[in-house]
Amino acid sequence: MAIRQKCIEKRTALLNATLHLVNNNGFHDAPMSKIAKLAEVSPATIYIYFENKQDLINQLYLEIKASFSNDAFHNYDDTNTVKEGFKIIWNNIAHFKLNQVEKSMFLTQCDTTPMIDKESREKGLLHLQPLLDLWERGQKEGVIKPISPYLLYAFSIYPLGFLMTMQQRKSCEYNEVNLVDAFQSAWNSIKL
Amino acid sequence: MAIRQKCIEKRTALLNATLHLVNNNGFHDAPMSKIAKLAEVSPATIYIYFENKQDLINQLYLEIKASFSNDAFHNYDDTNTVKEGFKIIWNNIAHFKLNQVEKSMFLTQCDTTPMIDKESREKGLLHLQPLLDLWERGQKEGVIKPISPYLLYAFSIYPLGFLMTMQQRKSCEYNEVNLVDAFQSAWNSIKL
Amino acid sequence: MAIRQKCIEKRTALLNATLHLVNNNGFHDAPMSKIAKLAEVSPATIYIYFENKQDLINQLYLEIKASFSNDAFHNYDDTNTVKEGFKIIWNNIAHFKLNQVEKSMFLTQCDTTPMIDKESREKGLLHLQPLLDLWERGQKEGVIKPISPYLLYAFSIYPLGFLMTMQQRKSCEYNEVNLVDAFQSAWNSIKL
Amino acid sequence: MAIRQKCIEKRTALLNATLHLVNNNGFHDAPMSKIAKLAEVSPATIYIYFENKQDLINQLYLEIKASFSNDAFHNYDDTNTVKEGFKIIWNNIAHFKLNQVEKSMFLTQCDTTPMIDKESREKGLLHLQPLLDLWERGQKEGVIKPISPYLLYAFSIYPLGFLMTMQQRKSCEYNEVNLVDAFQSAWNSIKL
DNA sequence: CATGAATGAGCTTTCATTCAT
DNA sequence: TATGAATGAAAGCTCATTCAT
Repeated sequence: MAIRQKCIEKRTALLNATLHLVNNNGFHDAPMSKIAKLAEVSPATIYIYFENKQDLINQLYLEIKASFSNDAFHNYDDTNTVKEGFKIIWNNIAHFKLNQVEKSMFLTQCDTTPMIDKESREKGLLHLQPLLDLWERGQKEGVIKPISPYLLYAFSIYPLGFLMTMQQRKSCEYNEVNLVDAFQSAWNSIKL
Repeated sequence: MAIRQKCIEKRTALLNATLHLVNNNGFHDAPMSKIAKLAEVSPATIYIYFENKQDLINQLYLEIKASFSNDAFHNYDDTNTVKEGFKIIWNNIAHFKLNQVEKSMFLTQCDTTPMIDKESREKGLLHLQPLLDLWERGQKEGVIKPISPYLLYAFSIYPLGFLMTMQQRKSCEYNEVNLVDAFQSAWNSIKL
Repeated sequence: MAIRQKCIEKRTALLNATLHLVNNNGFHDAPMSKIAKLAEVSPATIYIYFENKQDLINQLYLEIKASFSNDAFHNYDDTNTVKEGFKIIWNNIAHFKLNQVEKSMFLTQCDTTPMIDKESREKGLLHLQPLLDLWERGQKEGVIKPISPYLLYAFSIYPLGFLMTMQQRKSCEYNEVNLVDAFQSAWNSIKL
Repeated sequence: MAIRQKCIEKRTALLNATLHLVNNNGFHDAPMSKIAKLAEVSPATIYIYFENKQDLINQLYLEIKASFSNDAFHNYDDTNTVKEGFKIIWNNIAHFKLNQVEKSMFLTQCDTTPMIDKESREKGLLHLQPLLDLWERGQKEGVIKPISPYLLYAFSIYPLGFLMTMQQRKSCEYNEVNLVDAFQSAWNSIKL
């Protein structure tokens, strides 16, 4: 039991180390040796928990994606009105990006580089289903524009990634006040 | 002056090869040897035109950024109304992303990974000034929301990057019809 | 602690290989690949034992310098007369140069090229202290000329390097008989 | 005539550049490109004047060796007594090392590294013949010790190289006063 | 399970030399 | 003669991965 525990801790340390290095140095400067050093294990140990580097990255991606959707749909159920439901989800996502910067940065990087293989990316997509369902309901109710969910996502959710990046680069502060404005923009871009 | 001249075609071939490889394989799998092979020159030749790999990437970034802003402000001048002016710029950017997919993908990747050094990134930022000026005018005229230009950018321009990525992955078609819807969303998110 | 230990034999093999190659080909034609091959290890293995090529050369230099001074002051203590003490040291050095040709050649090369960085060279200098002390005593006793130790060294010790080089090039034989003559010359050049 | 002149100047510039770089960086860090740059010619031009790098080094060695012996036997003829003759030659050599530091350093480096090929080295040796003749006369006259000329050279001439090196490294000053002491040591080591 | 040592393949970059003018 | 461009080969070094314990 204590042993099992220890194992999980090492795996977690490795995932955290990878997250940190990929975020700060980029995927091209996050070698296994540095990951091992940061996680305080031997390079060989990595291969006990992960098949190879690609597998390590993939697993990290999926775990973070899961953590993301777990937060995104917190306190949400489909008994709310569409707008209320959207506001809950949107705020959850915004706070995820605000508070879990490292995870968010990693996801943003994953969304735009060929470092994640197709299979993992497709698994990752499934996590958003409840939001897609909400939008579909909204369209039936005549509250949400009758346009592709890709467009809805692009204009209401995707912008949060930009705000997080800017905040990270100290270009822009991204606080509760801004969030109210931001939500207005998001909602205006998708509401009928 | 009967000397074989450093020919610009080789430089261009190298930049194109780099663009292609970084887009398809990622920065971490675009070695100088492959770049040279694709450009049909010797690896050593790269170092006649570029100081090192980072310099090659930086120069590529700056050239593409310049090409982007050249397109973005085509046919634009500040005699239009704010909405008309914005529409021109927005459409220019949208078509750039539609027609110059490789360049767009590269820029998107650059915006979210630590591939580009800070200095080059800051040079790249200057290109958007006319759009910022337009927004400022719009705010004075009471046409544009009085919020940070980062928010305006995030909700009206940045989403185009997502649409381009999705199209690239064959997930979503992104044609003239969609563009009309997209512009509506963009404008709704920033107009007062 | 059931770990394959970094074995000192590999380090030694690498130092020996370097010594041999630098002596025979010069520093400029002793690439890491050849060193690795001669030591029968992979090129990458070198970097487990040494930080880089300069470090390898520096460490080799310091080890040989230590071995030199270990021999130089063998059987010597300061209870002898100055002349006897000098004779012991001189003979030790002469025999080191006679019997440890590879080490001697390397040191000679190091003394006249910018292969070794300043720091290591300064560390190397400390090894001669007992000889300098002996000369100082000799000067107080009126046995040794009251001139700079650099001059004393130049005329009594440094010539042995030339004899070793000549012998190495088969130009001159350098045997016990010659050594008696050589010592006479050395002593005559520094005695009062 | 003017053209011929220009040619010789370029050749000289190349030899000087090589001399300077080999002295300061060592043979291993004196690439053709740097030599060309320092001499203010194109790398390709080097190959008009020299067959290849080895030939460049060899020719430099032989020219410096010639310049050395030209100085060494200045004002010397065999009508002097042996001691007077030796003093003239010794002082000439000492002043060469004092005043022509770059040339001296280069020769010292050549004497101890395998950068000069055997053939050139043997050509270089011939230059000392008059000194060897003088010593032979001195031995017949019973003024010089009846020992190998290698020993005579090692103890009377070779030490000057050490003094030059030390002065170069700012460890020791090597002026006219020291030279008188030095000559005493040199003469004591070879006189009968 | 866990390790530090070890490695072949491959990286970025430099080199001596040749080419084309 | 003189050149800057061009290059294949090789340099020093790092990497993801495996070995031996």
